[in-house]
Amino acid sequence: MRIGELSARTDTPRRLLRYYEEQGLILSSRCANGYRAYDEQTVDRVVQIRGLLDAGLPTRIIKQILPCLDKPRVIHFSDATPEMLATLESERDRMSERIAFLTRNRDAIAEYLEAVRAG
Amino acid sequence: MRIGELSARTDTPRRLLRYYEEQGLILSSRCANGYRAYDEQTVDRVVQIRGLLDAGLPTRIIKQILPCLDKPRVIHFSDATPEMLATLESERDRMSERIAFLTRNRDAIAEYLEAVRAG
DNA sequence: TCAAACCCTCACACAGATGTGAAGGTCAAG
DNA sequence: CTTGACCTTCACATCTGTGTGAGGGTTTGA
Repeated sequence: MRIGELSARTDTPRRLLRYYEEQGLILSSRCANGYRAYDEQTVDRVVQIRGLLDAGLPTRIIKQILPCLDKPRVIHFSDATPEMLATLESERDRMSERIAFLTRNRDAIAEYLEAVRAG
Repeated sequence: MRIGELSARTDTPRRLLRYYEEQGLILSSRCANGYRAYDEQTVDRVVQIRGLLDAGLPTRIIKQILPCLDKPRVIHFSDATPEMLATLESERDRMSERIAFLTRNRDAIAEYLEAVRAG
């Protein structure tokens, strides 16, 4: 698949697909003519990336946690350095905090909307 | 309370407190000498703002949803225009999506860590 | 009274994610 | 063979949240 199709299927500007590649978040092979070629699983990966960016994670962190989100699950023991594991743990905790915070606030908004609707 | 104390109690640079004010997220009165004066509840508000920013919401949206997150809960029927309610609803849904997405990914990270620890 | 620790405004700088466009190569269809 | 749709790289621009510092006024305490 070339960049145009990937762009269409992930609803992501080509510019950003090249940017994600530059940041080491996705890979592409090259056709003889220099065009980027992506495999099928890149679609999911880009969706994943966009979701994480939207949730406030920087590409730097996304790059670190992506390898352990692959499906089918492959445990990369080789690159699991202690620093890497520490990063993962702290990021997991940060995400938990974010989830709790977002949940509280979303519920407050929902309650507000209910009250307005009832009032 | 002046800006220094608010900064210390919320662990937020003064610069940002002025920025949040500029963006209409917090209010301050002024002392005779021109110094900003904040009331007690601004502390919670700033914490709220930082959490929402960290969760990926822009100040533009935060400004809209903050009024309905006040405690004690005050329903502002007056400013609840249909557009405003629509914004709130869509933002609530976006937050739900974010929560679901973050949860899935956090769980995947947690699983990975478990697997590594067991392996 | 003088220093230190506050506060003010203004303004330029930076990083990350993204927009936009120039200048040019490739390829398929008319 | 040419046109249009696709691709390439490069580079400059924009927006948001921050950092930083200049230049200057105020308050507090030794």
